Amino acid sequence: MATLKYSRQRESIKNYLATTKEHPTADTVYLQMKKEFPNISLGTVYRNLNLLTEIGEVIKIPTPNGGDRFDGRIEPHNHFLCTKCGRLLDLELDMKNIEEVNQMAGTNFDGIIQSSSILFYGECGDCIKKS
Amino acid sequence: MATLKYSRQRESIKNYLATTKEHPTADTVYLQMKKEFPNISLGTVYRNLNLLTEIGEVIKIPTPNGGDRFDGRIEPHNHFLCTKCGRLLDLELDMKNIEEVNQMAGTNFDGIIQSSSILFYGECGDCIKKS
DNA sequence: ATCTTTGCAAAGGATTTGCATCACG
DNA sequence: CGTGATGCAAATCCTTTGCAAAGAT
Repeated sequence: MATLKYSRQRESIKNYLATTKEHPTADTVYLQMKKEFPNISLGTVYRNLNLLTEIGEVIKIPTPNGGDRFDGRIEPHNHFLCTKCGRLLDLELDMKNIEEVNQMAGTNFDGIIQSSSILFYGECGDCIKKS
Repeated sequence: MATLKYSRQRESIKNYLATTKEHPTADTVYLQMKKEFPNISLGTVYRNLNLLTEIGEVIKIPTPNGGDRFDGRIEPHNHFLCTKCGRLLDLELDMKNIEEVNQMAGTNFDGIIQSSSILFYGECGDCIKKS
């Protein structure tokens, strides 16, 4: 693997993802970065998101529709996708519970489970109020 | 919602997904269908996969890389993605456990959780043997 | 006869890649 | 300097869509 070299763009992307509570798509990250680096290109954003994902500083969350979301919170946690408004929210589960789930799953399985990500579906609080 | 009309193509797609143990991408389904309907088009496959997903006869599984996978097993169950070889496998969890997880998640959450899908990551049995 | 589904092809969106240049070490 | 990262644009992959013809009820 090639040696990683510092780049202001990557640093800024990483920092943005670590501080935002949203779960931006690559495009949202791009738009955000443009404020600081007006000439930044989408390609750079994608390259860095993938890089950060590979080295584990960022999580990529696949969703059934639209593009993947990115998340700078790397502690194990899970997500909720509102089937009405499409918002992706954090959903807390105790570490203990997460590990328990991983363990349960591992009992009848001949591979090694390193991690898991749960995507919950349903209707979020806001949408319920509106209906 | 418009009335559903019978189509041999849709029937065949549904049947294929119900019997295969793989978790094919749309393209794999297309290639498979071509054996029976040499003129079938990718558009038809996508339209039917989405339709079947909407009416709940098929499940769409988003993965972090490559296209979505489809699964004709509609009983709640979960999946394991091997980070080495990329295979997507079924992973059994008791219904009881799944519901327990959903319930745990719902306790500190103001929305309604209807379902969940867990994607486990790790190294599958085959890859472990090879290394 | 009416309304749905199909095949085809073109369009669309998301992501990746080649290349010359720029920046870090 | 040497190598990695960037910006730009073109390319690629995956999925959706418009339309006229064919199929289902």
